[in-house]
Amino acid sequence: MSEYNHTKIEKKWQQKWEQDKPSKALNPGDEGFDDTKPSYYILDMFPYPSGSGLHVGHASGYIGTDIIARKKRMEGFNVLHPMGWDAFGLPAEQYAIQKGQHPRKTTDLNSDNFRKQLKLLGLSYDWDREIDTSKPDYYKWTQWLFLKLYEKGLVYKKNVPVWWCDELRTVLANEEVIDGRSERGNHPCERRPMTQWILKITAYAERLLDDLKHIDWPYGIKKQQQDWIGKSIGAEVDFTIEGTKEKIRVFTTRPDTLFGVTALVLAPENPLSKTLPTTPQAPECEEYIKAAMSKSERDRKAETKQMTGAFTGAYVTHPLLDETSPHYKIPIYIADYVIADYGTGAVMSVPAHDERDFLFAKTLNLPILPVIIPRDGEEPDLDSCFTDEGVLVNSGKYSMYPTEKARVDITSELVLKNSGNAKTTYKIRDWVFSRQRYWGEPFPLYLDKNDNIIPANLKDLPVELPPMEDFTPSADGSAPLNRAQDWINLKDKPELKDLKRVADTMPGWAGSCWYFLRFMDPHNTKGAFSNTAVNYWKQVDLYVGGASHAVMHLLYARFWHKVFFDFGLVPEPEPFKKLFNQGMVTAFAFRDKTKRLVPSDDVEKSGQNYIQKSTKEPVEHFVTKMAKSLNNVVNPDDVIKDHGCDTLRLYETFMGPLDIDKPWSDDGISGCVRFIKRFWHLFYDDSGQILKNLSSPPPTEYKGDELTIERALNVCLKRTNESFDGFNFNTAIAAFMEMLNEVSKHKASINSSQAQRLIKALFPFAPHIASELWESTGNTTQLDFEPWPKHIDKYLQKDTYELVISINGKVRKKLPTAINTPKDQLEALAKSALEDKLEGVTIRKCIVVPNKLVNFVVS
RNA sequence: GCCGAUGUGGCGGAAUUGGUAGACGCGCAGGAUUCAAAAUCCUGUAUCUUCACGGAUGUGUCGGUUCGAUUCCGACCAUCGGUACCA
Repeated sequence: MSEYNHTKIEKKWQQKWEQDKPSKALNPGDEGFDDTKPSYYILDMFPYPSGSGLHVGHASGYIGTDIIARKKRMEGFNVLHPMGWDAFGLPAEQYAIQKGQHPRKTTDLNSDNFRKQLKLLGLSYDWDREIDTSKPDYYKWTQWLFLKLYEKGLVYKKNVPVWWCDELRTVLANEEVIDGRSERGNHPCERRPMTQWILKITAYAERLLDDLKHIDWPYGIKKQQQDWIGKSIGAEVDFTIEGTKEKIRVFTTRPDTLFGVTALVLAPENPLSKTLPTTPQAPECEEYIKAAMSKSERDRKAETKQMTGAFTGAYVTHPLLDETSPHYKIPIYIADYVIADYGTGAVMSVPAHDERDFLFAKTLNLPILPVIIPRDGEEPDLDSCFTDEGVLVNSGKYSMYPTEKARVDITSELVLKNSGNAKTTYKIRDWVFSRQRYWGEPFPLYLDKNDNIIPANLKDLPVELPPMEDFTPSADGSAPLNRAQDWINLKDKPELKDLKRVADTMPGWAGSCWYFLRFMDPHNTKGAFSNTAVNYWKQVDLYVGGASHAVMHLLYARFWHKVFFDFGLVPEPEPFKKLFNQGMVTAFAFRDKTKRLVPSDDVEKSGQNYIQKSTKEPVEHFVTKMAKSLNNVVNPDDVIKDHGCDTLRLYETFMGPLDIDKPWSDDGISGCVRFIKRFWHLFYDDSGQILKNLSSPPPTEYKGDELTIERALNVCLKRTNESFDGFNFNTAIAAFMEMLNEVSKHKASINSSQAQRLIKALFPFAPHIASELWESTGNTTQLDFEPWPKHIDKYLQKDTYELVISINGKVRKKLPTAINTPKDQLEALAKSALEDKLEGVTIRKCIVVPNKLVNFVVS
C-alpha cells in the first residue's frame, strides 16, 4: 500500500483493538495480572450523554488523556482508563420529556451514540468497564453507599427554605442556583420552605477545606472551593434585651470592635423580632418586615447598596460596659442587609469599621463611633470606614491593644462574663439532596406511620424505579412517584405493608459521587467495589475535565469519599490526586455593526478583512462558544470522515496547550492533513515501495545523513517527552513537524532503529497510522507495550552554533562558531567582527556567555 | 466591588535558570508543475524606512531593576471566568 487511506487503516486497527483489547486494565487476581507493573489511573469526567452528541470540544479533553494513557502503557504502567455515562438527572429527563419518550429509552439511545462517537476517535478506553449510573446494577450500590451516610447520621429530613424552580418543578441545591436562576436551563427559582432530604455536608466542612492542602489541583479551583466553604473565625456575643432576661446572640469576626457597636440589627426573618418588648414605633417595624419578606430574593439582591431598615423601639445593653456609659444602651433595628441563614441572623453594627454597617448608619443617620486607628498613627477619617487591623481606642482597658490581641482578650472576657464564646462559622450550607423528579435514584428508606425513618436492608437493594407511563413532574411540587401508589405502599413487599416508600429521588450528582470507585471493580455483584481493587488502584492519579464543576461535583465527590474513608472503605482521604482543567474549544463567528450574528456562509474574505456577501458590509470576526443556536458546532464524525481520526487528534492537540480555550478553524486542520501524508511518505519511495534501507540495522557509529537524521530524531524525542510535563502537546506536534522537514530530505538513509523510534513516539498521538507503519516496516508486536523511546544526550549536541554579538544588548552580528570555543577567543572573535562599529567608542565591559553570546557595554 | 486567569504578527500559538522574540502550523504573496484546475513542491512573509547593504520600532500601557526583560518588581488598562450584602 503506497497511498495513505485513512478510512481503511483506521477501521482495520479499530477492529483489531476491539478484538485484542490492548487497553484492558487488569485487577489483582485477574488472569495475566502483573504485580511488578505500577498502577496508573487516568480519568475523564464522564459525560452526561446528551441528545446532541459529542462535539470537538469534548473530544479535546478525551484526546489529551488518551495520549497520556497510551504513553503510560508504553512506559510499563498498568493503566486504568475507563469511560461511562452519567445518565441520571435533570437534563436527561428534560430531554426525554421534550422527545415525548421514556428517559430509559432516550438515555440508551444517547449513550449508544456517544460510545460510537468515542470509538471513532480511537480512544484507548477499557470498554469492559463501561458503567451507566441509571442502571439498577449500578444504583443498587449508590443506594448502599447512601445508607452508609445515613448510618453516620449525615442524612436528615427537615422543613427549610429551599430553592424551588417552577419551570423544572423541583427543588435544587444551593450549588445549582446561580443568581436566583437554575444552573440547568436558566429558569427563575424562588425560596420556599419545604420538607426535604438533606445531607450534612457541613459536618465535613473543616476537612474539606483542610485537605485541599494535600491535593495537586489548579489554584483557582481550590480557591473556589475554599470560598464556597467560607470559613470565618470570630466570636458569638450575647446582648441582653433591655428590661428582660432575653438575649440576642450575634456572630462577628471582629470582637475587637465591640466597643464601637452603635446598633444591633436583625434580619427581617429573624423570629426574635416578634418577641421584643413592644413600643409605639413597633407598627412601622412590622410594615418593614412584611415588605421585606414579600420581596423576591432577586429584588432584594438587586437592591444591593440601597440600605433600608426600621427601628424596633427596643434596646439591648452592651455586655462589657456599665450603665453609666453613654454607649451602654444599643437600639435594635431590622434591616434586610442582614441575612437570616448566616451566623445567627443578627449582627452587631459597627459603622466605623464595617462597610455595610457604615452605609447603614449613613442612611439612617446613626452615630459612628471609631474604636480602631491605623497603626501608623493617622487620624481616623469620619467620611469612610477603616476595616484594617490597627490599634484600639475608646475601648476601656483594651485601648492601645493591637486588634489581633484585643480579639483574643475581649473574647476571653465575654466567656468569663457568660456573654459569648469563640466561634467559627462556615458559609457552606447542608446539601439539599431530594428532587421532585422521576429520573433519579429512589431513596433506600421507608417511613412508618409516625414518619420515622427506616433504612432498607442490603437484600432489598436496589430499590428500583417503578416503570411509569407518565413520569412528568407534578405542578403542585409533589414528586411523580407519588402517583405510583402501589410502589409507594410497598405492594411488592407484603411483609412491609405498614411502611411507605419515599417519593423523592436523589439529584443527578449522586451517581458521580463514587463512579471513579466503581470503575475500579465494575462487575462486582457482592459489593460496590472490593477491598483488593481499591487498595490496588487507590485513587485517581489524574482527573481531567472542565472547570465548571468546581463547587458541585468536585465538592460532593470529595464529601462522599471522606465518609467512605471514615468507614475504612477506601484507603485514601481524597478521591482525585491531581486535577487538570482542559480548556474549551470555541469557534469563530461573524457579526455585523449592530452585533447581529451573520451566518458564516454569507461571509467572504477580502484581503485581511471579512465582508458580508449579501450586503457588502464589513463584519467582525470574533470568538465564541460552540452552541447549537449559533450553528457553529463542529461534529467530530464529519471531520473524521473527511480527514481521518488521526488527523483530528493531531489537530486538536496542535491547536494549543490542553488547558486554554482555543478556537476551532476548518482551515487550520490542513496543516495536520499534510503532516500525516508526509509522515506516511517518509517510509516509502517514489514508486510506492517501502524504503530498502529500513531493513538495515543501525551502524555502530552514526555519520553523514544518518547522523543528521539521528540528531533531528533525538531533538524530536526530547521535546515530545517534555511536552508531557506541561500538558502542552502542541509543542510535541511542532517537534514532529520540524523533524519531518529536516529528515524528509534524507529519507533514503533512515535505518530500522530510527524508523522504529519515530513510529513509537508518534503512537500516542496518532495511533492508527503509527500501527500501520509499524506493521508495514516489518514489526509484528503490539505497539501499545513497546518501550517508550528516549533521547540520547550526545545526539542533541551540534558542532557549531550561531554566536550572537551585541552592543548594549542590541544584536549586531551573528557568527557561526565552533561549539565550546573558550571565552577569551570568543571575545577576540566578536571584537574583530564588530571592528567598524566599535571604532572610536570605549568598551566598558564585555559579557561572554559561552555557546551563546558576547555583549559589549559601550559608552 | 472582591477573587482568579489571560494580554506576543492577519490568525492558532513557540521561546530552559533573564541571553537571537515570532519556532511550528494556518493564511497571504510570488514561482515551478499542469491545456487548465486541484493536489504537490520551492521561495518570501512583525511594522516602518531604504533601490539595496542597512537602520529604527516592537511581546496590553507607564515606570523600575539589569550589560541585557515576553520572562523579575511596582502602578495602571482591557478581555474572559467565578462570586457577591457571609458580619
